[in-house]
Amino acid sequence: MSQSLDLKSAGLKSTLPRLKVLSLFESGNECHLSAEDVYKKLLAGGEDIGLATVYRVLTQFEQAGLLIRHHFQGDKSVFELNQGKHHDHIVCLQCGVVEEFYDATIESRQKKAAADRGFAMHDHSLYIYADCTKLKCPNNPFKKSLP
Amino acid sequence: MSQSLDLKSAGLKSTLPRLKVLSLFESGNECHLSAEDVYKKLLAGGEDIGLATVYRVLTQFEQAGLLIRHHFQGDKSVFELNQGKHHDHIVCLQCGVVEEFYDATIESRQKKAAADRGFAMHDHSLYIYADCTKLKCPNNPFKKSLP
DNA sequence: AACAATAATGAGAATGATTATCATTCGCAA
DNA sequence: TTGCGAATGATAATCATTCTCATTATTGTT
Ligand SMILES: [Mn+2]
Ligand SMILES: [Mn+2]
Ligand SMILES: [Zn+2]
Ligand SMILES: [Zn+2]
Repeated sequence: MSQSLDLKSAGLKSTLPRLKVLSLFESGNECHLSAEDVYKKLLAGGEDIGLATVYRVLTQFEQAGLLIRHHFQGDKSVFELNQGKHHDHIVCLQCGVVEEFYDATIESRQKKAAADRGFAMHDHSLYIYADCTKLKCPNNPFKKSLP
Repeated sequence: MSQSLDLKSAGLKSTLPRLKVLSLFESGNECHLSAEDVYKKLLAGGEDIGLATVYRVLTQFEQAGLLIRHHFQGDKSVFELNQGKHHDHIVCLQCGVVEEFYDATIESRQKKAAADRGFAMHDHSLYIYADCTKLKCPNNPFKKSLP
């Protein structure tokens, strides 16, 4: 019952819907999911849950620091498990595959850019939109759900 | 009639609504405007235009390369005149003031991050969310329209 | 284990941004 | 000027997300 503890230490009651959503993110290697993705995946897995609850839980998990919200190009938010290691994202415009990367130089220069101009950086978002040149397209499980 | 030519060379007919929107971006130093901002500013200036037309024209201008669309944190798109010089943005979370910056090292490391992983970068977005530490808040004209 | 206080859920309505419809109007070339 | 295809704008529709509120579940306490 480790997830139950995860929720409690986040100040959230351990409820069935919350456990289902958390399990989905923890079990899967499909890391970047929209609310609709989560809802459909749970239904497809035989779990019952309401869409409004999915939206609520995702927002609560984000506020609790369990999930990170992203705004990739397009209208809907996507979420990933917060594993404590900050990274940025490369998104293939053809197939939607997402690859993560971290560049210490970029990170430090961002902070400096803000500081030099009298801003205290709270957060930042860096998304690289690219073409994976077909290296990864064929076997990307998200291919179908692209705009 | 230089704007008329701007439109023609972009493959767009020179119409009154398009000229009004283009003028607003070219004349103003308030660079980052949402569709609603554009609509209200034109109405406030005595110009008549439909909201649907504003949305259409903004998208057309974006596709023609006249404007650049941004997705700052929040739901609505904001647009700025494309003046040919790429830059990234720092957005104050308190007052909404936007400051532009350019860091050649960040730019080149982004391209390298993509290339190293087999991606051809098409585009990227980098937004720094910060606190302007009250240096700029008081006189930011956008202060009122924050979430 | 059953209870009560309280928070969580979920079906559906409401919202806000954006897009689609379609009858009317306009720009432009002949 | 005339005509035709493109553009406009009032309105309806759409899409993601949030809100409402009656019902249900969780948890600490008998
Ligand atoms: Mn980063
Ligand atoms: Mn940049
Ligand atoms: Zn791809
Ligand atoms: Zn400020």
